[in-house]
Amino acid sequence: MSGDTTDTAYVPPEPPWWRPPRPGRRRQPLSRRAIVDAAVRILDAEGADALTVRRLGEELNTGSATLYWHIGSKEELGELVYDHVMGEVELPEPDPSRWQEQFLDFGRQVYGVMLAHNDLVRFSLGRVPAGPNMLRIIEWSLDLLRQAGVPDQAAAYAGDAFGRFLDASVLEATSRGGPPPEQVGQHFASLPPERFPNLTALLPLLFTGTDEERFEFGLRLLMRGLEGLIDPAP
Amino acid sequence: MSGDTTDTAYVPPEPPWWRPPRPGRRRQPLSRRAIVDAAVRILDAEGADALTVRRLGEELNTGSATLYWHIGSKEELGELVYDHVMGEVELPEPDPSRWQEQFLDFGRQVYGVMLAHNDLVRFSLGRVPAGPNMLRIIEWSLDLLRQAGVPDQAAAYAGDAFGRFLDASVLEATSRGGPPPEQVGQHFASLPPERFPNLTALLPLLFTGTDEERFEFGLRLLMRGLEGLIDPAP
DNA sequence: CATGAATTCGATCATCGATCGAATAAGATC
DNA sequence: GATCTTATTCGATCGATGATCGAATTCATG
Repeated sequence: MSGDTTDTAYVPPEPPWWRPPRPGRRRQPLSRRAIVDAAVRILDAEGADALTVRRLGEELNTGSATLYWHIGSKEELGELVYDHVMGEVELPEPDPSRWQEQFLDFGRQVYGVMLAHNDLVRFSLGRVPAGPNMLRIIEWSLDLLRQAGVPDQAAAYAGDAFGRFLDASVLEATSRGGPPPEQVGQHFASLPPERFPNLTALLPLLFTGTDEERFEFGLRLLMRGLEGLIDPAP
Repeated sequence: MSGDTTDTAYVPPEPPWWRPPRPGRRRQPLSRRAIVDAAVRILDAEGADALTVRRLGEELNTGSATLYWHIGSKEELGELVYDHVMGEVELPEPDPSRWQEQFLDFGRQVYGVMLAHNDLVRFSLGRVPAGPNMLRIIEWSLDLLRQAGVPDQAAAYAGDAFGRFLDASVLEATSRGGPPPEQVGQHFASLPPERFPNLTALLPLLFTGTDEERFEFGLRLLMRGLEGLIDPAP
């Protein structure tokens, strides 16, 4: 236990009364912004499981206690990271004449942004989106739908419904746990056709589609339902 | 309760070389079924956060090592619990003439069952539903939709889409974290109307609805979209 | 009764989020 | 410039979690 030299070279000890060289504050003081940036870097490169407070401290050359001076909790960090990334979403000027196309593209864009940041979705599920960037997005969505003639109550609920489907879709596409896909397919293929006639008959259709195709299907399903709610006299 | 030493009474020590009374195997041997039952009890009474391996061992008068002999991991336990509870879902004989009503009721029933078991949904999100009870449900869903005239590919994707929306809805309704609702409402109410005209105008509509109403809205949205895919010549 | 497989159990590991109190730097006041 | 106040950093540590190891104990079989 004495040779505590971890990896490489031996460092001769200095007298303990020597002051260590400038152990004080970092050149560039830590900020919430720097923490969030580092968190996004870790999230993108190594995933949400690797985004621990210790790993974050390592990235910023500090310890966990320092980080907790800037952020209230890890959950709060998650909200900060999520809203920060949502700033990447670009919103066009609402054009009621092609609102379906704009809303669909909007959904696809959010889907893409979330997918581009690994397990980011795990900081979104089951939380109230109240950060500045999410407020901007909600406002845009309400604006577009109301201009399109969607009744107020429906417009208020629609964003929620689309958001839920979107979150769950991204989660499904990014979940790396569970058994390997081939094993799942093999299990489904081994089911007795007499007890599961439809399931076995549609096996290829159940497994061949990409995550994007499934997302697109549900998105269009919701959009078709939304079109049926248009008030002809806005 | 005659000679029974309660928790408060003093218990005189026995010589340490005396063998403790029957420290061996429990009367009724542990089984996966018993573990799952106990897990459901804890989940219902105390929530998913309280469902730890240690708490489960306590419930069954054993330790974590014993449990890990019966289950592979906590994730596997989650799948077992989830599929076990899904056994509560009752499926009627598919009747194509009223398939919309049956499918809606089915969705509402699953929603209710999951809500009735606290944070059960946290063992569902992002996982492949492959347990026996979920297979039964998938088979039923495919059967009903195909009989109703929904094209095969759409039937295969629709269950997925509904399931994603359903999971996210239950999660939203059961998530207890985050800031208190009144604080959220206050924050939204404090937004500047000139920058968020739609958001502030629809404030009451955004916050007054119950979780069930929001779920019902999305469910009908999806159903309306699904009706548009019916193939008139099944 | 003896032997091998099945099962239980205490002790322990590594990791996580979070907190405490001391130490240090920056900013204000005289 | 010296001194005091405030803001920020940091090492050490806490309690809890999922998981594993090896020894001990029971069951099933001959």
